Amino acid sequence: MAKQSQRLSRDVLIDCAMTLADAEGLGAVTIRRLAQENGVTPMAMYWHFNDKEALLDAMAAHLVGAVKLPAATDAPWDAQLRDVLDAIAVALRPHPTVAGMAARQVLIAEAGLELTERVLALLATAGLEPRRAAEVATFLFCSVVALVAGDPGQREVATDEDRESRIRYKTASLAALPPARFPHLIAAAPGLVSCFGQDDFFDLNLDLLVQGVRGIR
Amino acid sequence: MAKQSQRLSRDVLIDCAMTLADAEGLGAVTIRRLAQENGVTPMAMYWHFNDKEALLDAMAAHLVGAVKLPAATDAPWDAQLRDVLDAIAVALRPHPTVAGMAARQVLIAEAGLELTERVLALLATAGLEPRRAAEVATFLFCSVVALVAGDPGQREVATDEDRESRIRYKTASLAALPPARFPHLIAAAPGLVSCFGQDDFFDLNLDLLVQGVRGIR
DNA sequence: ACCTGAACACCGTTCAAGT
DNA sequence: ACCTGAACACCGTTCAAGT
Repeated sequence: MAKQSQRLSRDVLIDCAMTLADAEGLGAVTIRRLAQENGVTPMAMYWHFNDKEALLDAMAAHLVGAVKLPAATDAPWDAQLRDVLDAIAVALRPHPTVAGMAARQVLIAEAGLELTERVLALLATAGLEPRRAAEVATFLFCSVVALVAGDPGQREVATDEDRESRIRYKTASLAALPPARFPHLIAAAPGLVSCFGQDDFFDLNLDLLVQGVRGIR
Repeated sequence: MAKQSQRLSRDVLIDCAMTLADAEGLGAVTIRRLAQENGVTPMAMYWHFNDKEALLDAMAAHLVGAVKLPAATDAPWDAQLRDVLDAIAVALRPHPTVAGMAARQVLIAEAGLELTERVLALLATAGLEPRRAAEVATFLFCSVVALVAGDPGQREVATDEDRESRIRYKTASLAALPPARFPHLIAAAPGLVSCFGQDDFFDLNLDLLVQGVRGIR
């Protein structure tokens, strides 16, 4: 009775594409590869998506939809804003290679609209007028995306050993810089090279963003 | 006498690639297209760049090198940090489609190392220990990049008329949302849709970042 | 040192056609 | 409604070769 007959569906394909992106990077997400992964002709994809851009948009919308917006409370605006930003980061972090495309769906996907409305409401409570709230809300979302997707070493997915050896190499080459010219850089080298993906990196910088909003009121 | 004989050089090619990216987007930057633009065979590019990744890295490094780091003064750390962030934004803004790749060269290009050293020194003055300074410096750079490159509508380069009509369309579709559910979003619609590229958008959010650093000390 | 020519394995996409 | 087959214009890249 159920329409189980069709072997493919948009959702299955999006899931498959996400898995592909997580495992081999966004470059592996290809019309032809996605078709092959599902035992079907490349042209079959064009029934489910208008073109490749539509596929990528669907992936981004899926990610925006994964944000579990916390219920509104009577806590102070800054605590609530912090929780919302955290919820965004939590949703994006499992798919860092896809996260970079999330911004283009935040004003399109239903979940993105709700999220934006919520942030704007909190910013209004904080005392920002609509125009400034709009600019700040836009930037906050882009910043959280940058926090998750910004890892330059994340663009090529690699094994843990590969990543560790690259981190060691990069730390060493920074440590080898002339100490007279780059004292702070040398002292900070481990943090600069390995901060991405760490919990405290997210915590610290999400705090920074919320404190920043406090500061510009 | 001078080695003017060679028709091509790395720098000429990088400049050409930047122009191409500005005019037609990063998707137009292609080994084959770049060769054609210079009246030469695609394979000639492989003399000047190991592969396409090396070309893109060179473009990113060029952008990082374009940052005019302001001279250190005895002004308070937050004023100086603000000036440094501003200098980064000023350098990146003319090439928004390329800006997204800048982060991967900031710890590699010479100019990026100087820039990072400077920011770390200011953060140390602000009272952050090296580890936290490293995490904040990394995030600050990624955030400024996001501020410049984050425009979702910038990915396809278009004429001004195209951009304006798309902004009108997007504003209208946001304004048509149910007012009961999205009151703040509707009030903020113009700002949400058209804030990218505006001077006050940069000013406000660079302030936010500096204030954020103040807040987490 | 700097560039070419031919070839290969990949892309996205269109169009007509099948069931 | 959902998928196939053949074809087209594009990619990045290698390898041997030219000057």
